[in-house]
Amino acid sequence: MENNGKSYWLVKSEPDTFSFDDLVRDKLTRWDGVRNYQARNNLRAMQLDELCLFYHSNIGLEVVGVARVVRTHYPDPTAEKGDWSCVDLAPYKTFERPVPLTEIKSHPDLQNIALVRNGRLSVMPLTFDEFSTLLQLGETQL
DNA sequence: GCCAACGTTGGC
DNA sequence: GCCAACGTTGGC
Repeated sequence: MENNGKSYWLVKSEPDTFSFDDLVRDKLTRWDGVRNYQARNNLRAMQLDELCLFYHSNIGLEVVGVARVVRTHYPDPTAEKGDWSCVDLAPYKTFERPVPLTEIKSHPDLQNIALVRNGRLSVMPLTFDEFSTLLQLGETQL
C-alpha cells in the first residue's frame, strides 16, 4: 500500500447502535446523524473510495475494520433543521486483530490523532502514516 | 454511574 | 462578543 494522495479517516460508532458487523451485514450504510461542525466538515472532505477506520466507542473501545466511502457528502435526511451532511460507507476489510484504545494511547506514533487528543470528535482525519500504523497493529493488509 | 472535556445556547 | 449554564459524548 502506498500513499497515493488520498485522505484517510476514522469514524466512531457505538456498536450496540451500529457495529462494524452490522455494516458487513448491510453492505452499505448512510453515515448520518452527525451534529458537530468539525465532524461534518470532515465528512464533506471525504472523497469517493477513500478509506475510514471503524472504531467502536463506549463498548469495545477498539478499531475493528476499514470502510470505504461509496458516496460523497449529501444533505443528511435525518436533519430536521440545520446544514448537515452525510456520506455512504461500505465495508472494506475486517481487522484480523482489533486494536484497543489503550494500545493506541500508548503508541508513540499515534499521539496526535483526535481519538487521543479530543475524545469527542466522531469523524476525524488520519495521516497516511497513522492509518498505516493502525493497519499494522490490526495485522491487516489491504 | 460518574465525571471530564468539549460544544452550544442564550442573556447581557 | 463574552461567558455562565447546560447538554452530550465517551472513557473509566
